[in-house]
Amino acid sequence: MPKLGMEPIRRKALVTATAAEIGQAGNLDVTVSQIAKRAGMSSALAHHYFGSKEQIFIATMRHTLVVYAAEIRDALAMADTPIERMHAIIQACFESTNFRTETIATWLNFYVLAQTSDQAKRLLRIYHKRLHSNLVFNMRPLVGDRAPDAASRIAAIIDGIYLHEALGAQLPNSKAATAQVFRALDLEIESVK
Amino acid sequence: MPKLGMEPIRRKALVTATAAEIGQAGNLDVTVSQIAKRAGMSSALAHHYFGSKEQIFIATMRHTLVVYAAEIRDALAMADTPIERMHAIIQACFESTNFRTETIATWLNFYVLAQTSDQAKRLLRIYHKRLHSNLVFNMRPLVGDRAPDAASRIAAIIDGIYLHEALGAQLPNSKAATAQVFRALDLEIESVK
Amino acid sequence: MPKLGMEPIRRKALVTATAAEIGQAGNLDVTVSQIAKRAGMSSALAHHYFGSKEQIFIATMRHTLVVYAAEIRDALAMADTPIERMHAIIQACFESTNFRTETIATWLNFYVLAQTSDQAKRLLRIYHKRLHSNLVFNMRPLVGDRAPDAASRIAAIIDGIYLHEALGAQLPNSKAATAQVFRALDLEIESVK
Amino acid sequence: MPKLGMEPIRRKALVTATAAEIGQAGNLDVTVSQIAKRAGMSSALAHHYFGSKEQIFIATMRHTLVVYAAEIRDALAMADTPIERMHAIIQACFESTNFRTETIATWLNFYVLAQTSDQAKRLLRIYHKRLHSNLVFNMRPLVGDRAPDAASRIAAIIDGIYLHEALGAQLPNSKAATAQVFRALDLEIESVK
DNA sequence: AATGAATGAGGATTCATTCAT
DNA sequence: GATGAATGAATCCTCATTCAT
Repeated sequence: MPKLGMEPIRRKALVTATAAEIGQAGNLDVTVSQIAKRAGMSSALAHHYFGSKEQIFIATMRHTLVVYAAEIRDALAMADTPIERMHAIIQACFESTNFRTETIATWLNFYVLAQTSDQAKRLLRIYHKRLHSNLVFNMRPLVGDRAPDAASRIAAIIDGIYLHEALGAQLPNSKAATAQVFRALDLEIESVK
Repeated sequence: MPKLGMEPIRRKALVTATAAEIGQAGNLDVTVSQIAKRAGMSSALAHHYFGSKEQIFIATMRHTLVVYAAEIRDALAMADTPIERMHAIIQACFESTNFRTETIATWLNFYVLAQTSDQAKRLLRIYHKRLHSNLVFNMRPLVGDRAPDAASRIAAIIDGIYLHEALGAQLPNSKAATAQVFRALDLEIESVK
Repeated sequence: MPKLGMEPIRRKALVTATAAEIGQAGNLDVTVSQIAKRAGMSSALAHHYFGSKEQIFIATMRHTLVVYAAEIRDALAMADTPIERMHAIIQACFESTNFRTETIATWLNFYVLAQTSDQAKRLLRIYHKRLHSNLVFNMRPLVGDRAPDAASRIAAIIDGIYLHEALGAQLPNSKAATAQVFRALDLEIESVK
Repeated sequence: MPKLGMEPIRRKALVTATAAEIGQAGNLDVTVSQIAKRAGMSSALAHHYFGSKEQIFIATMRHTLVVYAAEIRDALAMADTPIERMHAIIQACFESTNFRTETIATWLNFYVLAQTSDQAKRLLRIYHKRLHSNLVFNMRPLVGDRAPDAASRIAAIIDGIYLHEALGAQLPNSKAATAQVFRALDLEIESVK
């Protein structure tokens, strides 16, 4: 029962399925067949739409990053002051949607993918740069010229906590994670007073 | 001409070769043959000594972690005060030996391995716990009861910087990395004054 | 905007595209999609018109053979004596249209197709028979009863030169090829004097 | 039951099996699995020894050509005069070993392979050159300076007859084929008297 | 008339692993 | 101790072909 205009639907289904499979497997050793099956289609169709497994991965990454960026944007829209905006960004990072074992595994594997795929590397760098810009912009009113360095430290803490959760000693704890970064932010601000 | 007592030599050669291959490849998709070849033996022999590919990986991880721990121990031995010891740990983390693109890639992939291998996960957790203990122990004189939380933040920054280097925007910069963590440490200490 | 009476146009486009693709590829490993694309339509339509890939090939062969036959017929029409007609046939075989690397590759692959397809084999045999008849008919006045054997030799030389050109040591040289067969023909004629 | 020194045995088995499969199929659409099965091993082993399907084909070609060259050499060794040597070469070409439907199909497909594989093309050209040299060398005493051209014609007839047999109108007839080329040779010789 | 959608089947290639020597 | 031999299983990808629209 083929229908017209299926392409975007199929692509989205594949991208979602890929994220889920990677999250579940914990690595990139997921087969196109597994992905296609979860997305409800044949692996041939998956290849038809993406050309190769790597492109499926890249598209999945791009989608994840776009969703991520949107969440941060939304969070920022509801904040008025620099400090509120900083809090908004940090909270968005540990939003329950993202901060789940599966999502963390997916992110981790994007970094692995970036080791071999230039496209993946570029995507991840863009994301990093954008986050950093955001942090710098909002920290400048708070810490002045120290903003760039301070922003890097905040970004590093966020990533470090993510990485730590990848080990899953206990279930990801959004509240605790957020609190830690808030505290680091406080330290940065206090120090310039 | 097989010799007696080759086992430890072979094992070490394989472990070293594995780290090198993973570092070079950027992921765990390295074949036993590649590893064995680099280690100067047949893949059959590699299996003979380790039983399976996963065990080769695990042994490589263990070795890397042991070396790492030794470096920190050595660094600590030459430091006398808490602050010096903190600095020593941090510097050890970004020692030029470890802080190279290839080593970083290897570490990254240990995290991936930990997603599927319980042994790997256990090893990585032990390392984390030990680092954390070390940090807490040495920070207590500096920040009192805030030591546990502060130690987590410092550990997170260290990992976050590592992860960031995995993207390799520019060559890993030990000095800059060290400076960033030192600064974070300063902030923690200042805040209790 | 589908139109009426498109069938012959589409079929011809496909047949032409097929010959071109085979010529370019040098073998029969051309996909229906490639052919259809070159012919400016979807592969589904190609199947609609021909039913199967093999039939597309067969039709291409038939077309090539028909064109070939027409060229010989035209050449013969302008010749008056047996010897002129022989020359006309031979020249037609090495006409620049046919005697190009791509065309030669196409012919070569027709022989391959004939190994598995009875229809292809039949077509090729008909072509052979017709050429042989033509040669015999025109050689009889020249060599008498030796015409059948002599015709076979001439036909063999023609095919052999074609085959040799398939190796493409140098660009096909119509003039040289023609001269060689003319010479063989001379020998046949001389020998009965 | 693996044994040592199997490589040459396996390689030869594969080469033989490949020729047989191509001969039987009539084209190059034979799978590595088919070949390996006929050669009594797994397809993985075939890849282990040859690296790729193309290399299996190339090796098969090389082997066929070597055998061919040996047959001609042997035939020449027993001939004393130029005319005897020419006859020996021609007869060797249509020796019952070579002049079978399957072998002819194999040859035909070597030409197809040469359209895409430079290695194959090189092999075939060497064979052609060598045959031509042989013919020229032995024809010079018979036809003088006309030897090069005459040799080309003889070579073309041989190839042409081969190609004609590929159509298999009737079973390959060594005697008739030989007779035809002998006759062509006679004509060349007569013409210089 | 025409095509996008869809897939089953197949094929080259890779690889961890085992085993006889 | 050491390795060449060997393979089963898996995976990516391709493609002819069909079908609903």
